[in-house]
Amino acid sequence: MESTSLLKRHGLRSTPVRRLLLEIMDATEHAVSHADLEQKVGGEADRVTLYRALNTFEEHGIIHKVLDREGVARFALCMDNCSTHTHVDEHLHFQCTVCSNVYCLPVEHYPRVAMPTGFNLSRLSLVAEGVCKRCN
Amino acid sequence: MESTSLLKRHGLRSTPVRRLLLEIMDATEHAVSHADLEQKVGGEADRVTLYRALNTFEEHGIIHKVLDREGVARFALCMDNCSTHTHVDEHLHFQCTVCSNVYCLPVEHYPRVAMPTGFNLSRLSLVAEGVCKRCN
DNA sequence: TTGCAAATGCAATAGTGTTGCATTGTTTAT
DNA sequence: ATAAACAATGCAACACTATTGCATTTGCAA
Ligand SMILES: [Mn+2]
Ligand SMILES: [Mn+2]
Ligand SMILES: [Zn+2]
Ligand SMILES: [Zn+2]
Repeated sequence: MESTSLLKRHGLRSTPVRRLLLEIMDATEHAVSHADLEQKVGGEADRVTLYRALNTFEEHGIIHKVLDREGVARFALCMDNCSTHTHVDEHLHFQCTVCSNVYCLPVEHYPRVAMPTGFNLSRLSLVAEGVCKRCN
Repeated sequence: MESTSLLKRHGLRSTPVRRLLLEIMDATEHAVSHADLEQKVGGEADRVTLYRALNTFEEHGIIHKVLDREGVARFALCMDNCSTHTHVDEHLHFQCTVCSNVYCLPVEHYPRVAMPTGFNLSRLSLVAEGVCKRCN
């Protein structure tokens, strides 16, 4: 199984719930919330287990978390080869104002901004709003 | 009173709680959360009243809301002349990784990004992380 | 196959934010 | 100054996201 090798590669045990979560996220082109996943897995797993699996995945660089306009977490598989100590997700997060879906979009020239004196920048995130390709 | 005229200008009634909130936010150089305000007003107002006042202020363009890394709302006075139908806050939101404070920072050249085909962008937000001037 | 550490399920809890409704307060007109 | 109209407030209840503790089950390596 593809999911199993991904888990092993990050030093994680391969369990039914984890494999199911990874397969769902792999089959979805936008970021998914905990509520989304809970609905998709049906009664296959407890909601707390989902929270814990998602947190573990994030800590190991398998997925990354983005908060939507309501402050709710949405998760998507990492594109780059992220790990526990290397999390590089330099792309734009776009939330559609119609369907509320959040998309991870590549950006050709990732912008740089100058900071005022005294402020030391370590990460810049781009969050966008608009209408997605499916709602257009 | 300064707060009173600000409220009147936006067609809002001048009440003790509202004036107090505006004075607190005017005296704070970073964005404040509902919990911050609740602590600062002491027993002067109910927590629900604070939520409602903040929502009203935002709807009338007096303040704007930004979600921090934890998804909690923080509020700051609008710099530009915002109103109910005009909300222009083109600046960067910077959260310090040490003190967790969120600052509204002006940006000389606000960046533009090209969107993939099918995606129609309406607003781009800049969210940054790092160490603030006080924690440096 | 067995043992141990890790993962899971279930219950309880914390925190943020909203809604309904009765009461109080602000404003406008008289 | 007074009263009527309407908006704001306080209080209780609720919805939702997320976390923690603990007993039980499971994955995996020896
Ligand atoms: Mn992403
Ligand atoms: Mn701001
Ligand atoms: Zn859409
Ligand atoms: Zn700081």
